[in-house]
Amino acid sequence: MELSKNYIPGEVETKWYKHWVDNGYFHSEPNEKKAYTVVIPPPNVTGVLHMGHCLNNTIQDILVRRARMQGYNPCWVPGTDHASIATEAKVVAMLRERGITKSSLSRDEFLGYAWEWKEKYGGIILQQLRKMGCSLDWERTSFTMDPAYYESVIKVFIDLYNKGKIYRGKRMINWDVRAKTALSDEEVIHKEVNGKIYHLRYKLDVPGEEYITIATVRPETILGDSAICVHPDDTRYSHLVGKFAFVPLINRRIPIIADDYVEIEFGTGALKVTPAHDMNDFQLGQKYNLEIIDTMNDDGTMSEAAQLYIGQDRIEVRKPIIKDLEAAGNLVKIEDYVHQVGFSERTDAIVEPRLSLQWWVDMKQLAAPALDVVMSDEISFHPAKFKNVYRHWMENIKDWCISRQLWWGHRIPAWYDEDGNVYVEASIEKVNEKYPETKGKTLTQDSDCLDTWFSSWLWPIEVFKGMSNPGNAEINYYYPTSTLVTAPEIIFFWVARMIMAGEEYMGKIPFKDVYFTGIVRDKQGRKMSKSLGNSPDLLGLIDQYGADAVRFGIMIASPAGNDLLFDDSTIEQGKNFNNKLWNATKLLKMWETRQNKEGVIPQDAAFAMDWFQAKLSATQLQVDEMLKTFRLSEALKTIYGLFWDDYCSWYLEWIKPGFEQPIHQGVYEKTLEFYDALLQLLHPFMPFITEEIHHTLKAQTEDLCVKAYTSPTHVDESVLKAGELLQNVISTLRDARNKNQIKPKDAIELHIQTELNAPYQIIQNILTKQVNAASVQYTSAAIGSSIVVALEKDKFYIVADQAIDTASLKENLLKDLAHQQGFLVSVDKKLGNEKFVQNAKPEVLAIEQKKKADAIARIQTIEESLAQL
RNA sequence: GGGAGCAUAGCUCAGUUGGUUUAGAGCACCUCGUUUACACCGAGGGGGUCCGCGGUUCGAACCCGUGUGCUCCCA
Repeated sequence: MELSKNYIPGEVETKWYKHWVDNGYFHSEPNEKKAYTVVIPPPNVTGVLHMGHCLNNTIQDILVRRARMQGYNPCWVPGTDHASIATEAKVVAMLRERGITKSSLSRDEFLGYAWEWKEKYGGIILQQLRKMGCSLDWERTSFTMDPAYYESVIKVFIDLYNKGKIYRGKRMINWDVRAKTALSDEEVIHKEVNGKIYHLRYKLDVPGEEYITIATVRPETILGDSAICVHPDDTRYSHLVGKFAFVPLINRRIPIIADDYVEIEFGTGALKVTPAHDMNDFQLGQKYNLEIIDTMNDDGTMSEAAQLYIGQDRIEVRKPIIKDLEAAGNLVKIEDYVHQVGFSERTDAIVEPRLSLQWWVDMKQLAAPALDVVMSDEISFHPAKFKNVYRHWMENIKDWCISRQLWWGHRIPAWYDEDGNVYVEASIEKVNEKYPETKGKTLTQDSDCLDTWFSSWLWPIEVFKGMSNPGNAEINYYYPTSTLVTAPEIIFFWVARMIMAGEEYMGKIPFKDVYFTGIVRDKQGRKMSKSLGNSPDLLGLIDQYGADAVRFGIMIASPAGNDLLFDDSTIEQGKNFNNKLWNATKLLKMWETRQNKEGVIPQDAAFAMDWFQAKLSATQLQVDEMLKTFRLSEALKTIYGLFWDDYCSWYLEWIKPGFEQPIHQGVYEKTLEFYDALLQLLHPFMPFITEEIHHTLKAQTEDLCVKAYTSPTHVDESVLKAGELLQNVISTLRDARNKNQIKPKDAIELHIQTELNAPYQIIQNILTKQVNAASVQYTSAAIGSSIVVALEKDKFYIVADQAIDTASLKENLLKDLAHQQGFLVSVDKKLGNEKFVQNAKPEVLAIEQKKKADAIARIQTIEESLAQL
């Protein structure tokens, strides 16, 4: 069979993915083997694959595929998250396009549309993961609103409520005016914004005094002011404390109070207090029993209570109110001011602090055990620096607002009677059963849904039905899971809470290792985002370069724990690597029909084989160590180098038969074996091409995907050393050939002057071939009219037809000499230092002495060579 | 404002308890080369005040202090 000139990934990838799935390689059932469990961070059901997913899932696939080849029973569970806000927003947008408003629909009608949308468009991302080669167990695909999952979430709510860990309370919350729902603190993104600070003067109700001036960035909130606050030590204002001022435009009389919360230096030192619209002002309001005047509707427009601008958006009111304040003589000045503003993670609306009755989880009790397991390394974070971040958050944890004013999600199982009493149970029947006094009363269910993360925190448990069917065979076998791979952005949203749920409901950690990926950025270091339009089209890249090349590109650029600056060029490199692999395959296929079964393996080939075996084994051990410590990028680089440099550039050239010459069968077979071992190492990173080549090299009984790793043999250090010497001599001589412009085709005569011939004799045949020597001889004296180069203590004389460029030879030797002399000086300085000789460890001293001796010998060699010129 | 982290070649990064030949890799760059696996290639090469300053030490890219610049998290 003729192999194509270059590797073409498209069909190959489709073919093998289907083959793997058809053979059930990705499906797991509990068995006698050790489990290796990974649960996917469930992407939003609305999601489409982006670079972050690509990185994240490639890493998971590498770990899972490796575990499979190591003989574990790996189980990688796919699924999606219902993503309440994001999905509800999409459904609302879809309805709007059809001319339907959400408010015109009943809850059930709306949910009907939402489910319809989910079935039709949801989970595209799972199809896209197949294109990437992810070895997910598709039979286990889960969704956070599957019936059993839904019940489990409700069960957990009721349980925590009964334990007193969930309560209902009126507090300041973050309000998303676009989605019209509460948000948790974690869902608010703080961004720096260029704004203005307005100095406004309030008329005083004090004889003889005219005004007090305050500074604010939010002039539209003055309509809700209920006090002015100054610092008790601020002498500018101390005489005003206890007096009153009038809110501009509406002339409400408000008290002037003193509290050390106010910073004297900031602004004018006088602060307007608006308890309904600022977290800190709310605290002050509580402390001094101030009136709470909510001047905003749930959609962010001004309410009746504001008296003015009713129905207009609070941000848009800023312009007219400043105009009116100016006209009324209250505006003193406007300055530029940079400050932090909170935005909704989901809708990007400016978040408003708002007093509201919501459901909360008491986090203090849940946090304690979850902090311990991370600090004690029962759960290991990679990189470990995230332990600090985690601890800081857990030690300063606040209660979790879990109610959302949405319909898409798990509906809060709380029922209210006409008197406002609350009953928490799964259904109206259960309420009646448990609280007989409610029979016959009208009960209304809470209309709110739970925060999405209130279901995601059960993910590692409920994908194995550990909540809905506790103690079943699967949860016992697969839980705790092995490694969680996720973005550091959701360490609090998700990772911390899964640990809490694991401790609370399983009494066990949910996973042993957490690998935090970097954030994917563009070439300029900017985060990938829709608005910047800097996210590459992933599926387009896969079509263009193949999934293997994309996986290679993203992994090679992705050091553990660091952000990844994405650039097409690494994918290009991945494509080139594919071709290199492919061309090596073509070379071996050419040899297949030229095997010689007679005689013994030639000595030089035997050396090359021993050398590569040692190199391979050493690298296998290295890669193993790297993967154990999650240094995936380094492991890939190591494998890349082993294949490209050691196998292709050195080994294959060393065993390559001469023009139209046969290759010994033993050498050929060993060479295939080596290649297959390389493919195994590479398979977790680049699954498709490795499987394809595995089958192209020869007829196989087993697929690479499920083939057990070959173990490394004993590493023969002396063979490695001999190989290194060979490489150094070849490079040195090639360099000399290059610099003296000896054409590759022109053969040279090589004379070696060395104390010990033996090491050269082992490698002589290969050396002859690699530097195109007509002959290799050993000499104890200088060879006249030759090019001389030095390597360590040995000298090499090259006799060629070429005229010798003495000047450049001399220049090179002098350069080398200067370097060696400089080196000798530094070593001498050390050895001449009495304190060094006294304090240094004996082995360090010995090394320095050897360095010195070697340097002297090298200098002598170079000087002799110079003298001979 | 509080906390965490980073700064090594043009770029992206290694550099393990301070001593392993006066710092390594990949990519990019330069020179040479189309010899039947591969120009998506081969051979070779150049390139660094290890952010600045101070300290500890016989010895510092590595430890300590300090300054500068950048990133992230929290308020």
